[in-house]
Amino acid sequence: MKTEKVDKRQAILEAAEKLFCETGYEGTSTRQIARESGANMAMINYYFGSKEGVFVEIMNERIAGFASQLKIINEDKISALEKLHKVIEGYVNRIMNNTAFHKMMHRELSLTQRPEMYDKIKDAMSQNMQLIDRIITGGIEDGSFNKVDVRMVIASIMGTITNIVIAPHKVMSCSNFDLNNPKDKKIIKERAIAHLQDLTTVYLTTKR
Amino acid sequence: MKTEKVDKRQAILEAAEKLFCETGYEGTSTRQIARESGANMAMINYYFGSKEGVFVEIMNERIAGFASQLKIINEDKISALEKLHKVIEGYVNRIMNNTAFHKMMHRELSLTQRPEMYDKIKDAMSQNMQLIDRIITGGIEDGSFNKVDVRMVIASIMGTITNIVIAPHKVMSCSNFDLNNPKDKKIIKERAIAHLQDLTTVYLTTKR
DNA sequence: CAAAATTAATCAAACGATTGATTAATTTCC
DNA sequence: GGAAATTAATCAATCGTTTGATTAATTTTG
Repeated sequence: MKTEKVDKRQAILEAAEKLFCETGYEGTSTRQIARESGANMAMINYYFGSKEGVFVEIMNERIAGFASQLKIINEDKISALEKLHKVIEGYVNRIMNNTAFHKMMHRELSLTQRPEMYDKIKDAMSQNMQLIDRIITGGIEDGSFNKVDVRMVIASIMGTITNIVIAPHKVMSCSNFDLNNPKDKKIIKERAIAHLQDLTTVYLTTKR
Repeated sequence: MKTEKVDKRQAILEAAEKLFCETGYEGTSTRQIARESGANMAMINYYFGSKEGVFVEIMNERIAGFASQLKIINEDKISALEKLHKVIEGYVNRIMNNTAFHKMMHRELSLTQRPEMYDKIKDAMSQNMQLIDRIITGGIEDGSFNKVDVRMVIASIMGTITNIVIAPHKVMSCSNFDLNNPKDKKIIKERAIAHLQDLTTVYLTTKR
């Protein structure tokens, strides 16, 4: 009895994240969230004040554990290329281990509602961008990288990952891959990391 | 009064596309569409049967003029690299001249509602992917391209463009760029084309 | 310790507002 | 005059939220 302690609050958050990801914020009703989580409808407002309160809670929670992780990498006494490869590996892993949130995040970025949430996501993303920017710019300054359009290279790195997560999986391969299948996800992750590391190595360090 | 002949049907389509882009399909009400287009609410159902009918009409209309354009390129008697560069130029131009639709399209791809629309978009996209796939594979087979992960290269090309369109513009540059400003859009377009052509050239043709 | 008081968690039911859709009447146009 | 276009009014359904009541757990008190 004491072991079977179900945290309704957490259940609501988990159900809501799943539903928001699948059918969008406006496309998800509070009744769906209640049904899916096994909680009463009133509990949503009891714990989070409103439907939007649930959404904000989810996003803040996720964003919090977003920018923190990669910071240390830039401190290491390793080459710019090795730093970049580490960042790519970390970035691919984190995003592909949280595909649902990442979809929500990008959908929110393409809307003009909830500007405060838009700004919050933008700020979180720009932290990651600045980290990559500093690494590449550093590499250019110490002569180990070619002179390139840094912001466009960043767009390629981030865009590649997002494309893999969002674009139709079936198109990704000849047969039917599925990002929800752990085995398939592992394969895609490794391919993505290998590709991006190879691409950046060739593009940034080839003498020409 | 009589000279002011406004096509209500077209007005509804245009207002709906703008609103769907800004606030999403579920986030847009038929009353908003009616108000914005200057038409009576009943006209939406009169012309399109339903709210979803408007959405389907918009998407079909746009998708129709999507895959048709690039086909001819592959026929040209030019090198694989030149073909690829032409495709990149055409692709960047078409997407960045229709950013609103492109946002809608990608948002729809990240949802699980309306599977028939999902499939339609997926099919349209996969046509473009197959075109690029054939060009790159052809280049590998005739020895002018390195052996690479073709699908990942395609993800990088398409992902880069999408990232530029959707990700926060302000982050794209030091100062405040705006894709709705024609002058800024032209600059970004040229930078994107130059970057992608340079990136693919180096990555695909550098001997190593 | 045990009775009383307080708090937190949960529920079914209902709220007013808004949704997409439809009706029936009217206007416009050829 | 009649078909097409347009309107205001209305529909049932669903939306997010609130309510008042109930249960279970905790704290206070004598």
